Amino acid sequence: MNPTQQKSLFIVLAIAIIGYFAANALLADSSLNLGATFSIGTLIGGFIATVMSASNVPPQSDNAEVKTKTLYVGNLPYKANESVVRELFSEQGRVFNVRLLKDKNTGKRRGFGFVEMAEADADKAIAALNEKEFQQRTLKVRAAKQKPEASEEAVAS
DNA sequence: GTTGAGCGTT
Repeated sequence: MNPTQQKSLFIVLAIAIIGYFAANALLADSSLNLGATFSIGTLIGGFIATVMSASNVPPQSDNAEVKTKTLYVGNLPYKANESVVRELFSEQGRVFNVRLLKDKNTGKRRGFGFVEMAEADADKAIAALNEKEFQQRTLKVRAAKQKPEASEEAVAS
């Protein structure tokens, strides 16, 4: 669950609570008990939240259109940080995420990491940055092994 | 403070 979804869930819950109080005030004179009032309020709040989220969709919340690909980056200099790697790969395309692996105990960098990019940009980045000299080190850029999702990529030969 | 082939964390 990403932060955008968490925010949406929070908004839904908040409006549901508001809907509860609204129904409680509107139905104060009725003969409905507390449980029925809460249920109606939740339904009203959920309906309002659904309508709002359907008409208030941020354009940056939907990246499902873009297929991302994770790249393995090895032979990095120990002095390299995430910002440098991000900017280096940003020259070849949009970078969605950069993770440089550090040792859990010592916190020192292990000299390799993973870069998540769009699929087309990822292939271009591999061709452009693999075996590329970077701070007197020869980078090794490949497609990451661990598959994010099993797809229909059949090995053609 | 060190090292140098490799595929991992919210």
